Amino acid sequence: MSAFTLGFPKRARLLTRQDYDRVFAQASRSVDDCFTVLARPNGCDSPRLGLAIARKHARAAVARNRLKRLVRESFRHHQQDLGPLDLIVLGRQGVARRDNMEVMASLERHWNRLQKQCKVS
RNA sequence: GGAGUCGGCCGGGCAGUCGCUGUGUCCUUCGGGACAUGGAGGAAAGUCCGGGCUCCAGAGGACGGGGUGCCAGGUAACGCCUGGGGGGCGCGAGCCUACGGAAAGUGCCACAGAAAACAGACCGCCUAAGCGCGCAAGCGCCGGCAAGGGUGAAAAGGUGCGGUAAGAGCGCACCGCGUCGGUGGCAACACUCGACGGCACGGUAAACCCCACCCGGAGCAAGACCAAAUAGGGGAACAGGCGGUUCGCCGUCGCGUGUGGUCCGCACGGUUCCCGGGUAGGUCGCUUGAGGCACGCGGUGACGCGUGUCCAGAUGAAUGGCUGCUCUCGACAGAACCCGGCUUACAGGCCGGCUCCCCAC
Repeated sequence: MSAFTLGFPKRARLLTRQDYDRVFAQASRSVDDCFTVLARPNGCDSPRLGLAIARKHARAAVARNRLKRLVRESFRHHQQDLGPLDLIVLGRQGVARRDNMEVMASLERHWNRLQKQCKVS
């Protein structure tokens, strides 16, 4: 499978506790009203995504599912533009109230910002 | 047509496109890919009951603790459901019901009221009998009564007639009540049934309690298996020399570093392999089940039986995004071991049974 498809297989996700801890330990950071996104170069040839939408920020299971789906969907469409980064998307207070358009727009800003930050560093 | 009541059902649709995930077949450069096909709910929720399953404990039983509580049935089981009975509400269809025992014992019953438990006489009613005074009417004493008033959630049945000094189940009739019997019913219970009793045991058991029946504990992070790296545990080998030998082996000495003048002694130490415990990680448990739907048969029904047919299984956690069209513009809400219930949330809509009212024929 080439690096330029829009798939979202297992190797494009953070799978273990260790994967997450590594990013939390040292990461670039991008914050807005919807999300906090952490990023750290991963040494692979493609980006990987992890999710952390807390129950505290989206009370209903349905709402959490929706947010996670949107994040995955956005990541899937932008992964070819992102560098080899490990990303973790954390929800923030009030995300659950945003509609799909707002959430997608927010994510796009995050991707752009982190891509630039990590290229410079 | 309007109002109401009970039961059942649906919970946007279609198309395109980009994805995720289970299964099957094929291909593979072993990374994966192609095609086909399956992929959230009526509550998946709350975790309030009941079971299956798993591990632990356990001879049997008793105590303790908890639960249930009219009767019969259904069920794997239930605190659920069905049918029936009693009581209450509604014109009705229907709805509600924590509905065992108060003569086993204990406790409590505020306020009000004269009196609150085997009671009592405040107001009231009476003056027949007895006694005193008086010519007498009458007054007083001794007494009688519980009908009426008033209090209360509750005051020792109700109505009527008789009766009486006034009264009273004091007597009688009817109603009610209790006990025994009869009849019907599996039973709860019912009865225009019979006999007896003038009528007795006030309430409270979601107060203690008594009676009957039920209940071991923890939960899929249960539990079973495979199993790195690192640390630690156990074991073996890593070295030869000399001597003996029945040629299988046996005996003895023997490594380095530190301490020390030296010896003995003591402490520490290398490499390789094996073993078991165990962590990360992985596999199983994991979805075909007390299962859904349709039809037939039995049953008033819950339900049972038979035949056919259908079938989510993730694990940093799938079941979605975007676009177009369309309609009545879409509620509550997301499986995590699996079932049966209960409870709670829910935009809007559909179907059927029954009741009451109005109109028409």
